[in-house]
Amino acid sequence: MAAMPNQHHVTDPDLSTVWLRVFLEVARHGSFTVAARTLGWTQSAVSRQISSLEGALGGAPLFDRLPRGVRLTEAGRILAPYAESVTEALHGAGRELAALREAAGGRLRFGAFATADAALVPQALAAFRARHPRVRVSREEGLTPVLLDRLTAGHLDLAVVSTTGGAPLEPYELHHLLDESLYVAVPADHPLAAQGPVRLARLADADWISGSPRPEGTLLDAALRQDFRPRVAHVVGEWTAKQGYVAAGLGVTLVPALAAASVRPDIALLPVLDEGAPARAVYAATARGRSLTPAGEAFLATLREAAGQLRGA
Amino acid sequence: MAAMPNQHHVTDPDLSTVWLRVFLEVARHGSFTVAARTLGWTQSAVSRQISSLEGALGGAPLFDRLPRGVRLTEAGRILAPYAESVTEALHGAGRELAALREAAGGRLRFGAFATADAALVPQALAAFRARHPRVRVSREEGLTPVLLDRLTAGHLDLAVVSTTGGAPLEPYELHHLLDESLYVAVPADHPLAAQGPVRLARLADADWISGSPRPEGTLLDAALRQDFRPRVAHVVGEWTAKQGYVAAGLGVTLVPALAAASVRPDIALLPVLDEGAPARAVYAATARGRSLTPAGEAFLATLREAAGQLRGA
DNA sequence: CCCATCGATGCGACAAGCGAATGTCTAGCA
DNA sequence: TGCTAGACATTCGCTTGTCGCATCGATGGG
Repeated sequence: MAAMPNQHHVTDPDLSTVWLRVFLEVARHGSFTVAARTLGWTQSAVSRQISSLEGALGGAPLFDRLPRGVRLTEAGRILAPYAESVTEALHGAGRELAALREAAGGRLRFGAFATADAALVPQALAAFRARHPRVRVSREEGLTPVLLDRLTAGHLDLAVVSTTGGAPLEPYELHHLLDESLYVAVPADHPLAAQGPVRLARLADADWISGSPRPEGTLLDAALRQDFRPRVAHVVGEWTAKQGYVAAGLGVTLVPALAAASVRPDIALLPVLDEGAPARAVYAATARGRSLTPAGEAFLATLREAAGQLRGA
Repeated sequence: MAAMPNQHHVTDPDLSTVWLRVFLEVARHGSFTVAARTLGWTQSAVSRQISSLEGALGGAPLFDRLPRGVRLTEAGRILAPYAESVTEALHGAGRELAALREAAGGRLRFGAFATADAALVPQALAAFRARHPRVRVSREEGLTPVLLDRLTAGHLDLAVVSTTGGAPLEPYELHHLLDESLYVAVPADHPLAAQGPVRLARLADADWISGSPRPEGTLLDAALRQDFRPRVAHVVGEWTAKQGYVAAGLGVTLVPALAAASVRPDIALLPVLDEGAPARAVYAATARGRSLTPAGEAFLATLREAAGQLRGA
């Protein structure tokens, strides 16, 4: 096989530092010529490489040139273990970076708002862990603005957020996951329970149960678009408690589609007919300008899949 | 001061691997521009250096480019500790090599024949340890041919040997230390004791005490050159025992100058008048072709000094 | 005593990588 | 809203490090 000329412009596949490889190869074989063959170089290149290394080290020879090959000097014997440990570290770095690249390592820190944790996130997370078991995942729960702050601060790689009102597009990259329709939760024996889909306006006079006394920025925001201001009869934050209030006939409440599956049987869910924009959109947000880890990319893809399945259902 | 153009041909003073320094400097300052200033480069060089490093690492960005500087990505955060440990190892190697170069470290393995240990070697060794306290010294005692074998095998860096007959010049480098004159040891009450220097021929009929039954290759070799074959009456190897035999009047023996100082008072030493070549020469031998460590060089110099002092005395 | 082997070196060529200048993008400000 | 400053990216020309090839000198073995 003819020697391939001038292939030294090929970038090192890993981090290797040329003289390290050369030095260790020569030390291993005790011969410039053999080392050159191993490296796919000529003997002269190895000779000069070692020579310049010795020069850079203050002129101390690393090898004794014997008539049959070479032999480590004391200086070379000192350098050798360091060279070994350096190559070991470099290979370690290479391995770890490769693992990161294939999302087979590293970490993923994400956050999600509460109702996303009802179905979307667990589903995506299960699939993700199955596919990338070696990624260390940490999860936070929080409200959209809190999560976005955490994202900006660099404490999160990705956040599953919802637009409740104006979308804060500014320093974030929003990846649309799904548009969420709303349900009205009423007691099973409520007059509307059997009627199917309803317009929100039909409930303008109902007692509402909400997480906040003011409808702005909550799901009830949708009511404002229907030109009525809902009367909040009870302020109840916790979802399970809310259901209790509804079941007891104390009022009605809005339920996002993501939480629809986890509703107790004595409550009826009526789809909301809303000719305007859908109640809210769910996005995966990432910090603009900050590169997403491969694990993050993979999780984002998994979120999209999960969202697609939920949309289909 | 005008920037000095194109000084990148200056060989690295230490082992640094360019991209390592650049990467760490950028990581430390969070800015290509500042890192460039620190390195004495231009910003473009840093940019390209990082870029090609990222390319070599599989295309994963190491930094996020923000409008105000840069920031480590996850990949960069993985690489950083490895880079630190690599530079640490390289600096460690540099330090240790520097120590070796200044004979402030490393090891020195030497051997010497027995009588050299009477004065020459201890004197040199004391001075050497005072000057180079951090060199680990190991010492062997043995006969010249044994020491030379150990030298060839690479178990010794240096051997203090004497020429008893033909000098085996072949694979050794011999550094002449001193020429040793001989003394005849006789009982203090011996007829010759008061006469001062004697010719060896005067003792042709004496009873000799020697370490070997045959004079060849021992100090008695000198007698052969005086054309008489000494009668070996007693074979005694140990030096103290030999003195006992002489003091008891059982015979006479030859004493090398190096051992002259450690003779018991009831024995008289008579300088040997020898018109031929001196009885034997003492050399420091090193393996030819094998480079001597700085510690070895220093010890060799110290041996020369000690030899000079002994010659003067 | 000649020859095989191994490292060192001169030569020509190629590209890696520098500096300098310029382009592009963003943030802050009036 | 347009302007300016700061920061990284890119292009161009040129120096220089380093390769392969060919050859030399030294050293042992047959």
